[in-house]
Amino acid sequence: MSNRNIGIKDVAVAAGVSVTTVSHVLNEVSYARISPETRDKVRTIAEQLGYGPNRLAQALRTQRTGMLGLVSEDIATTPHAGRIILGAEEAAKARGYNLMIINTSGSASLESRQADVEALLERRVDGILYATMYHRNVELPANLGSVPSVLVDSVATGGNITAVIPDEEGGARAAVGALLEAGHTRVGFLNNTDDVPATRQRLQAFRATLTEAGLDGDAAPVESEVSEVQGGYEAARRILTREDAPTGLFCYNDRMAMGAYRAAAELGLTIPADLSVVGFDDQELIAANLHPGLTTVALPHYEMGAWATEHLIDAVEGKTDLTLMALHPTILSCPLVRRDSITAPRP
Amino acid sequence: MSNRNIGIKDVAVAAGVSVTTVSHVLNEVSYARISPETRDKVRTIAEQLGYGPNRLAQALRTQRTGMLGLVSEDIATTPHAGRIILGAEEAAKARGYNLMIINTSGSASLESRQADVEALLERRVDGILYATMYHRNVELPANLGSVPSVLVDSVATGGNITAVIPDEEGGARAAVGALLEAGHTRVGFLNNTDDVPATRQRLQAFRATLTEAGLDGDAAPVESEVSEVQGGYEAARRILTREDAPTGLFCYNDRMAMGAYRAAAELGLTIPADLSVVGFDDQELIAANLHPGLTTVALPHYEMGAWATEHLIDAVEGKTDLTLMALHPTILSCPLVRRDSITAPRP
DNA sequence: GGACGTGGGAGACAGATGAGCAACAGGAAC
DNA sequence: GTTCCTGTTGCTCATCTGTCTCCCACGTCC
Repeated sequence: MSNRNIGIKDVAVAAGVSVTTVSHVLNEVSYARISPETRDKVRTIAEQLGYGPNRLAQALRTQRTGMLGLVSEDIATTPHAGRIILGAEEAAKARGYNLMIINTSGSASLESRQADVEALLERRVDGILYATMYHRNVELPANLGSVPSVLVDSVATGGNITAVIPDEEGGARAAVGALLEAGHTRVGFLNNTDDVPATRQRLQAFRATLTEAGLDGDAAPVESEVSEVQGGYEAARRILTREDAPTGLFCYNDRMAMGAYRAAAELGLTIPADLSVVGFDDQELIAANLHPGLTTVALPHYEMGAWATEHLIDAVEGKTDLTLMALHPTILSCPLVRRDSITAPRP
Repeated sequence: MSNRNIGIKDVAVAAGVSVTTVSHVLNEVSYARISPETRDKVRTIAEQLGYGPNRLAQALRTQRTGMLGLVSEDIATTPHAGRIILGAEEAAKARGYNLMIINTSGSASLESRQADVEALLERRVDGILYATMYHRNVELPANLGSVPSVLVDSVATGGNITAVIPDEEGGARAAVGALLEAGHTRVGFLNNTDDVPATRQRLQAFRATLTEAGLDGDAAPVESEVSEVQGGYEAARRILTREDAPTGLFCYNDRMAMGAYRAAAELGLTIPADLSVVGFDDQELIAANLHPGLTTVALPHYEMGAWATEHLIDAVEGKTDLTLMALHPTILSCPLVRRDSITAPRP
């Protein structure tokens, strides 16, 4: 266990050498010429004394803190936040960095969010990850530009900042594709009413995928409600009581799918025998626990956190030029997670 | 927007005073005697230049970083982690501190967890929060003792470290009490099979509450299974098909309650008309979204995070002596969250 | 010649880093 | 065989990072 009161100086005295030498040895400075014997002695004594470096002093001198700031809009309001943080934390740890986390409200004023970034800058973080908790356009604090930064799960209104986002279209195509593949020809969509990119992109992908499969995508039934269980229930009741009720249902998210499960049960429809359902988000608490298990599309939160951190560190270390990547957001794929809610339609 | 290259020195030069004076003014040092005019000038120039303090240098000099370390076992494996982090983060921010988060695996070796704490110590955090993601006994890294620290959601095997834990017994009593209050006399319990404090305490509280209400607590039906949806389903099927099937069901957690919902549905039992159910955990994704909404007991994760942070900071600032509080863990209450899964039993 | 009002100088915090210095070896010149 | 020169090895000195803080200095007024 290292002792917080031991400095490089104490090691130097105990080893009978200068602090410079100790520093050289401990940092394995390439140009330092020090005999193997001295090196050994220094290292041994450092260990004996329980020396541990003072990262503050190091950082002050080297202008590198090895800390990354993560400003997260609404930690914990959604379980997704945790996955982003985890991805970032593990990627950071793997490269010797640590994470300083600040929570901010997505609805907070620009000034307040700017103050949060400012706090990070005062601590001289090497770079900043700015994570929003659902994919949308955000207005960023201007001072974000003072250090390398990457946007996670959203794109900036202004544009030019490196960002990672999920492949909404690909995910939606995979979801609808799974239904088509099982043989469904009457496929419906329960969409969200919020005006976010996902709403539009999933709808478009829904129609396009059907059309490309030779069905009439434009005529396919779509019902929109708030993207919660209740909304899903209501939208599902409407869509399932139409004359041309679908046998395959793509839901905007798992919560709406959960509502659809209830609507189906009330209408005497068994899943998947009478109705196949596919969700989006892979909220495990729901998707894995519904009965039958919900086939859904996973959002790559962990991967986005890790990707962003990886590239941020590359930029900090001068291995990458973020401005080049800022031209287009990086898109990470959303894999289909197969469970038991899809089967072939009744003949 | 503040400029990272401007130091106190630059402000001093621009204002035509010494760095000492600038430092005095900006920190509002009480014993400093500086004319109002000079103060104004310094402040104005600091603002113009976009001066922002270098917290690293300050920390080096003052031996205070204003950073707290939060080592969290398994961020994001459970949504609870987020609430603890949020509680800690908001409490910290309110008092001018920031959080440095390190994720560690609960199953990781003691050495690896010690290394995580070590990383925090090297950065000279003022204190450490050690959060586990479910209430149990943990073996702590020894170096935790080097700075003030507080344990969140568990107690140490060794004992003497300040800790906050949820009031398992009170929560269980509230849950069972809600059933009794509604008039139920045949009450059952779906328990967990893990050997954790919660398992024993909730069971004991269950029996005691019944007995105190004049019922035969020792004879009340209890079925144990793994604390997941499937386990809840199986345990519920067993308990509901007994001769003395209960009309009120207390479930170890919301996931098991979710399983109980399905079992009830299959057995033709309507909730709450035929069967009243109460859960534990208040996992909103489940509890609020089941139909009918699940009455359950909330775990005070946010509150524990906030409490721990608050008291940790008090200790750091010398306002509290943590060793005094270490004698007994602090217990935070688990409030009952009423939804729609409880009603009076059929006459 | 104190008291008061204003302000500055010089470490110290813990470590990083380039320039420089002493000691010694080997080779060449005398 | 001694002296001079050049290289190498092994290590140290001085200075720097940005800020705080104790202590001192200077002038003026009574």
